[in-house]
Amino acid sequence: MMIHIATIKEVAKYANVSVATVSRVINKKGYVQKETQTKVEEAIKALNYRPNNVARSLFKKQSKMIGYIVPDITNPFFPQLVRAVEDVTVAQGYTTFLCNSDDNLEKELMYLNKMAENYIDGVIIVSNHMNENHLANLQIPVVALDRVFHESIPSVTIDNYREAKRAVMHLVENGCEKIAHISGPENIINSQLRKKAYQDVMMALDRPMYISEGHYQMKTAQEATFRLLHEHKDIDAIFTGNDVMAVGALKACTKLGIKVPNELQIIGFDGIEWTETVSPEITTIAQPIYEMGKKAATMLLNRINGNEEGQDHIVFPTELKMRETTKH
Amino acid sequence: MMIHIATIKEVAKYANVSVATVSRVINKKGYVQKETQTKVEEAIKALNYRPNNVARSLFKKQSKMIGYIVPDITNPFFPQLVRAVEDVTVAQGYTTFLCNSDDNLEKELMYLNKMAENYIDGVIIVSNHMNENHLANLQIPVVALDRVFHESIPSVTIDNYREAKRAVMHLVENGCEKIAHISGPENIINSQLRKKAYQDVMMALDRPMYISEGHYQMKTAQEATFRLLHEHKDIDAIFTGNDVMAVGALKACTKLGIKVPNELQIIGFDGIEWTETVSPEITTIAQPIYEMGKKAATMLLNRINGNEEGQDHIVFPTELKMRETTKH
DNA sequence: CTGAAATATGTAACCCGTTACATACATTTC
DNA sequence: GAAATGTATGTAACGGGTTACATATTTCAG
Repeated sequence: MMIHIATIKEVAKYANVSVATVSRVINKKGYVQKETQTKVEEAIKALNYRPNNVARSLFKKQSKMIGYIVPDITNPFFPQLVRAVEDVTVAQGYTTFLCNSDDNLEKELMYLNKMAENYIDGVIIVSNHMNENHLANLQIPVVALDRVFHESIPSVTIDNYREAKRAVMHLVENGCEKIAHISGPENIINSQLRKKAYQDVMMALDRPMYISEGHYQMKTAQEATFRLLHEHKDIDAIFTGNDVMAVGALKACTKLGIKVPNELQIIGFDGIEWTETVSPEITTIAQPIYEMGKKAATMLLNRINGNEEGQDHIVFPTELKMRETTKH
Repeated sequence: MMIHIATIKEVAKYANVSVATVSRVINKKGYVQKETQTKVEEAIKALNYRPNNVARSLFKKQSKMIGYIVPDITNPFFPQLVRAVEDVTVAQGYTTFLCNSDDNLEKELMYLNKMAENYIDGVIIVSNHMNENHLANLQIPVVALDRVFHESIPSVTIDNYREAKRAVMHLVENGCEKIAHISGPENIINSQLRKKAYQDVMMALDRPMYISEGHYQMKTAQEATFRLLHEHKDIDAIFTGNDVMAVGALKACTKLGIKVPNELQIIGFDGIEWTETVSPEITTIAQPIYEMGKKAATMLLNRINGNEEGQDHIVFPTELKMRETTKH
């Protein structure tokens, strides 16, 4: 039994009016007499009519869809961001298009192209590689999230450098002497900034530096911690470039029988849920992840609707969540 | 500087051919002379032409987009599933539409409608509420993932009842006497099946039952564990309805100073990454999450292409990951 | 009472591709 | 050498909406 999907023409015929009138009723736009409106509404109901968004998009050159490019949805930092964006946009009648770029410029551009081909109304991007040129011939409003990639593109971020300094200072204030850092990938701006913050604080205080690369991953960070602690037994604190790596560092300590926070303190960065699943719970610099997603979505929607916002680069404050891996 | 997006007509004019010829070149379909093809390709390059997918969809009634409805992307079980689906579909030129339903039938139907309006080619759904009728007038291939919701809808799942029994039996075999269960929400089929498995095993072995509801959440499961252990101090094992709750149970034990696995053993269900982030690492029944997503995507693509698959209800095997919260 | 403004509805062009069909020439077949 | 087949390209209808413009009727101010 093939079900037929009604078109506006059929509705018009059924209601004995023209397609223009049906369109006016659907969009509540232009003059329509009360009775006519009722007739049309009845026809719509009778034929179970739903306007076809593809046809609509073709004419209007907009789709009521927004795109969302993240490096990798399995990274626990992103689902909340995605969720926030969706919550905001759905409320305004938009649907969301999700794409995983693997931090790969080619994929990002491929997706951007696909989006353009589909008259996507706007895009939220988390990227390190994108620049103005890539977006210039796109003609679509864009908001950068989590990472600024060009000053001309509005963004929602935190001050990674400043907040990372705060994390390190928290360890210093807690009396730590030998503070190590497990850094994230070289090619990710935020991880560079966080590392630089660590280095600058150590430099300023004339302290030794112990840095090992943890690739933003738990397992790798665990190994990095083993290495670090093996070479420098007197390390008494670790600042990791993100929370995932803090979990790895904590695991390493647990395996080595090092008491956290008594013998060694740990502070992470991001504020993902993982920090609360482990014992002891991890002290971290928490980004207002959901709020940031919401803000980015709101900014994007404003731009789509032509209400340019004054503020182009929103920098959110973070919260130092003092938990169980640091003394306070 | 307003950038103009070239249409097929402009390409045709530039190359001095008709739109039909351009279309033939783009789609590599029908006869085109070598020289003409080159001319057209040059025109495409010169005008930076990209075919408009909206117009194409309108005519072909298909969009090269597939939809994906999950209860909540922030539940750590889903990102991997989503990722797997995307990996498969993108390789075939499809893009993914992500929707969070909050396990709410109305939202699910709303999204399904949106998808139909956009000529989405197929949908993968994780749902408890959907039934045949909801999908009947949709005319879109559907594959159910993680949960079967109707026998007429192809599905990719595991045997929740059998595997949950296996989990409980693992505790029994490890010598546990008083086994408790922290259950998931009543309205989720899988959580009911897992609970029933626990009850049936206990019944068969004539053991006492201790059940507390944990809502699939860490915090709630932690409280449920406190309650359970407060009332029954001799409980020596807990089977939780999912891994998130296993983490909650473990936290409760840690806080109460109960040694895991020596005084109390814990086994979870699902195989999410959380089980490896905590110490001790949690023993669990691991679903091949990524593989399941991949399979579901492949099945869907086959259906979209008209290659009905013989097998309609794929049931994947699981793996009992023996880790540190049970003795073996 | 007349002309302007507001209300109500229809016709047809348009958005941008795809493809059925028509046309024309080249090649093959018997 | 005529008919059949293959190659190459163009014309125009079509998909399902939106909207500019035309037309007709009603309302209202002066």
